[in-house]
Amino acid sequence: MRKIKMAANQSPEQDQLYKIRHSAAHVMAQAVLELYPEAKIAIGPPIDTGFYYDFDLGRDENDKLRSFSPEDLEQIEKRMRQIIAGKHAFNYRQVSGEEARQLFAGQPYKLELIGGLEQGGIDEYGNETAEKPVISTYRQDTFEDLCRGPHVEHTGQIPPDAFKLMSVAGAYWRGDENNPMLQRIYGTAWRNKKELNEHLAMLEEAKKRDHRKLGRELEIFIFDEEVGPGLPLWLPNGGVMIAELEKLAADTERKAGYQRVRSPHLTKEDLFLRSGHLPYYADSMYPPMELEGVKYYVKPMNCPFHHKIYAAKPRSYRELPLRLAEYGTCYRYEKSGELFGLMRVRSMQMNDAHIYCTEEQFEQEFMAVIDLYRLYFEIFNVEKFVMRLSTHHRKGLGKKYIDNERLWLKTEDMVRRAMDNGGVPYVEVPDEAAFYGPKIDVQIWSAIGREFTLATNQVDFAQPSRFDLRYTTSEGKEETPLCIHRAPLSTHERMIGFLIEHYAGAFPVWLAPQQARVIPITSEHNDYATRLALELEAAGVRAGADLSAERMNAKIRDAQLMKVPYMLVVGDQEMADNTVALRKRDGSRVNGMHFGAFMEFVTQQIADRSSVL
RNA sequence: GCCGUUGUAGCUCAGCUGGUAGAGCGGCGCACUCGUAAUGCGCAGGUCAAGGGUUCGAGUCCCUUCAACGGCUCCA
Repeated sequence: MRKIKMAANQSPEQDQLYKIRHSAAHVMAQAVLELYPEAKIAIGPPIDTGFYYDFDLGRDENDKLRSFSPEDLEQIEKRMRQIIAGKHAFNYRQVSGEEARQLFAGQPYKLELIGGLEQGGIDEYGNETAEKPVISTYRQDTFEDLCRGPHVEHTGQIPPDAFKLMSVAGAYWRGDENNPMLQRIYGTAWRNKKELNEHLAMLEEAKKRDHRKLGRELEIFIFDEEVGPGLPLWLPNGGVMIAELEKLAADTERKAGYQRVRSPHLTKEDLFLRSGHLPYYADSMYPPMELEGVKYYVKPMNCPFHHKIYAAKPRSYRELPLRLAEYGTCYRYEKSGELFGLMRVRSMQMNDAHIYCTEEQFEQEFMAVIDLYRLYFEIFNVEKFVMRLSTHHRKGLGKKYIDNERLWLKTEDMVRRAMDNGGVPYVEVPDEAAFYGPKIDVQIWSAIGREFTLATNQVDFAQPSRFDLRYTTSEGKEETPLCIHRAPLSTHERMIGFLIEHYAGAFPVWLAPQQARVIPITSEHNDYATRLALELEAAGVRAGADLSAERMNAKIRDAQLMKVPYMLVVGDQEMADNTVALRKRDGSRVNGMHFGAFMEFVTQQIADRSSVL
C-alpha cells in the first residue's frame, strides 16, 4: 500500500472529507497524549476510509512494547468526542526550523521529520517531494502538530457520530522493518452517521465474499495444520477449477504460439547460483537439502529451467520468438505473518511462460502478452484493475536490482513506448521492479480491500546473458535474446482466490465445479433423474442427481447454497414428456423445457465460456 | 519475521466472578413421497489448539509453543 493514497485536491466534497479525517487524526493524537503523557507521536495521515496515527508508548518493565488494548480505544474515542464538543479552532502557522525543534523538543520522531523538512526533499510523512517544503504547524486546543494541513475550521466540524476507532496494529517507523515498531491506531471517519453505517455494512458484506470463508463453504480448498501454513489442499471442487483454468491457458497459449514444457520441482544449487536468484532471493527460498555433498533447492520460480530448455540446442533467429510455457509448481518461504488465505501462499502453481525474442520483436511480443491479459479479463468480466509499470530505483542498484543502469533505462523505455503505442493506460511506480528488469503488474483488490499483484509481465535483460543464451542472426552472428516473463493467469492460488471473491462464489457455468444438478421431486423420480445426470455427464457436463431422502425444497436450498448454476427439477410431469423444469441459480425458471434443448443450451454455454446464466 | 487479538464437536457459536462440557447446522438411522431456498423423531461426535505451571479442583488464572485473524514489512 502506498503511504498516502488520497489526492488532496479532488472535489470540494473530497476535500471536506480529507479535512475531517486529517483533523480526526490530530484530535486522536491529542486524546492519546492526554491519556498517555509519555507517548511519543509519529505521523497521522488521512487514508482511503479514515485515518491513523502512530505512537510510541515505550516499553514495560519486562521490556515488552507497550500497546493499546481494545478497552483503551474506547477511552480514547470517548475523549475524542469531548475534544470535538469543545469546538477548538485549528490554527495554522509557519515556523522556522529552530522554532520547530524547540516546539517538539521531547518528540524524537517529530525532530527527525523536521530534519528532513529542513534538508528538503522529504515531507512530513517521510515521502519524497520535489522541492523544499515550508515548516508549518496546526494547533487545536492543547495540541500542536507538525503539519501542512488542510484541516476543518474547528473540531466541532468533525461529526462525532461519524467516526470510529477500528483497530490497533504494529507499524514500523517510516515503514522500515529495521526501525522501531510503533503502535498504530486506525480509525474510520465520514461526513455523517449514515455514511459511517454504510461503510461498516460494506465491511460486513465484504466478509461474506471473503475467499477464505467461501472457499470452505463451497468446498474448494482447506488448510490443515499438520500439512502446514500456506500449503493449501485442493478439494475436488477446487481441482475442477484448476483443470478448467489450465484448459483455458492451454487453448489460448496454443493459439498464441506457445509450446508446453515441464521441469522438476528440485534442482541443484548451481542452477540458482547461475540465475543469480540465490543472492537476491535466498530469504524467500526453502533452505537447501544436502545429499552426497550436493545441495538441492525446491524451486521458487521456473525461469532458470526454461532458460536451460532454450539452451538445449543452438538457436537460429528463425526460431524466435520462442515461447515456452508451463504451469509450474513453485515454493516460496513467505514469512509467517505474510500468509493470507489463497492470495499469499507458500506453494503455488504459476501460469508461467518465457518468451525469447530479439529487440526488434520485443514490442510486438510484449503487447501480445498485454492482449492476453485483456482477453482473460474479458472472459472473467474483470473491470477493476490497474496496470502498473514497475521500474527500478537508483538506490537499489546492486542490491535489489541488477547493477546496470543503462539497461534499466533502456528496457523501461521500451516498455513505456510499447504501452503508449498500444494505447494501454497504466501508472508508473518506481522501485517496484523485479531484480532483473522492469515489469507491468496488474493490480487487483481483495474483498477486504487488500491490494495484490494478480498478473505480471516482466522484461528480463539479465538472465539470458547469465545463462549464455544465444541465437544466430541472419548475418551469421551470435546475439543474446531478450526474455519476457509473463503470468497473465497469475497462479492458481491467487487467481482462484481472486475469482471466488470476484464472483462471490457464483462462477460462470464453464468454471462452476458442478454445472447442473438434477432434483427429483420424490423417490419415484430417482431413476429418471439418474438417467438425465448420466446423459449430461456423457456430454461432458459436470452434473449429478440429488437422490437424498430430503424433500425437494431442501434439495433446492442445498444446490442454491453451493451456487450450482442449473437445477433441473423433475417430477411426474417431466418424466411423462421427457422435459425438465429448469431453475437457474438466479431464481429464474423455465418450465417444461425439453431435455434435449437443455443439453444443447448447457453444452453451448460451456463451450462459449459464457458469463451469463 | 514484528505488534496486537483470538483458538470449545466437521461448521457457526454459548459456557457468569475457577467446581469438573452445551445448542443450531452438518453426519448417521428410521419414518414421511412431498412441485421451486431448511419434514419430523432418534443416535453418534469434544484428551475444551499443544505442552508446562498455580490450585483440593482449570475450558475458565499464569507461562511457552503452534495456528488463525487485523495490521506493518515483503510479494504471484
